[in-house]
Amino acid sequence: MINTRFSVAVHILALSASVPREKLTSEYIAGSVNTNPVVIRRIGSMLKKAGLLESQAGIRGFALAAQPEAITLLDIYQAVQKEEEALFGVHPSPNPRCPVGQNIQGALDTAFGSARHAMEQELAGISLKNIMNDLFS
Amino acid sequence: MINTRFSVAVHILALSASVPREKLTSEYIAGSVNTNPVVIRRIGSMLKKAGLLESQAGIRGFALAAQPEAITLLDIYQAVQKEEEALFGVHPSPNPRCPVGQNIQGALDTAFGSARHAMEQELAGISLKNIMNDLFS
DNA sequence: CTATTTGTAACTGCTATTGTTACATTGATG
DNA sequence: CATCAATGTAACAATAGCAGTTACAAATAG
Repeated sequence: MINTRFSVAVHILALSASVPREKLTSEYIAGSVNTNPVVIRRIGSMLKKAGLLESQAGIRGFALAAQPEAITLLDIYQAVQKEEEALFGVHPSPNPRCPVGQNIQGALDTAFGSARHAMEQELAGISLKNIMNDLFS
Repeated sequence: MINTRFSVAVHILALSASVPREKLTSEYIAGSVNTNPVVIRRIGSMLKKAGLLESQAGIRGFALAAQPEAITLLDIYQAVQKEEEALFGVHPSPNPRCPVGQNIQGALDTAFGSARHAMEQELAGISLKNIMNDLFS
């Protein structure tokens, strides 16, 4: 299956935007997402590194680190994608002695890059606030 | 790793657009992609079902089933993606007794759907001919 | 000091993908 | 017709990534 970190990350932040910090333990969030609290802390840690979420060892609860209007789905997406995770994989080491094999990776990088860019621009146009409105309408 | 079928599929079609059918055996293509001939036949089979490639048991070689101008990256992408393969996974069975958990899947489906749509439109704007031009320039 | 919670490492089970072997089927060729 | 060379596909192994879990160190409130 495809990884669901992005989905869980949005869920965590949506909860953080609508539940007071004192209630927002990893266990509480896990109850809403329906997973294990460690999964929440793991993804919460990525969101924290990206500056989207606040939390501290020993202190109960998580809290948003920015206004919902200022957090885009692109921010969240980039926070939970590992460094070099491309949208599409490119097959490694094609034959350099074939004209196609020699140049295909560059051509694919260009094309796939523009596709990813289009997707990311769309994500950049949707804020956490938009998601909240969608949730409570 | 992420699946590289899309990448291999474009490679197969680019070769088919530039090499005469008699030379285009699965073994030859595999030599350019640098993989096993069965991998080529497997992906070739998907392209054939999508009406992009021609081949026949017993007859040597593969050939394009349409003009390079008429084949888009979206056509190729859809040919090698399995039915329900989403761009982003959505975590299953959130808690229906939580307002966020109850509605998050719908909100994510909407947002993720528009992101996928933007990406697909970009792919639809790139033809195999464009790729060929990029390869031989 | 104790209880609670976060942060993180380590391990398991599961699933998807790629590469591989094997073989039936098809069709061209002598 | 017999042979040979391909394609088409099933089946299996190795690998990798992800989700879930256990365990425990570190931090903080009370």
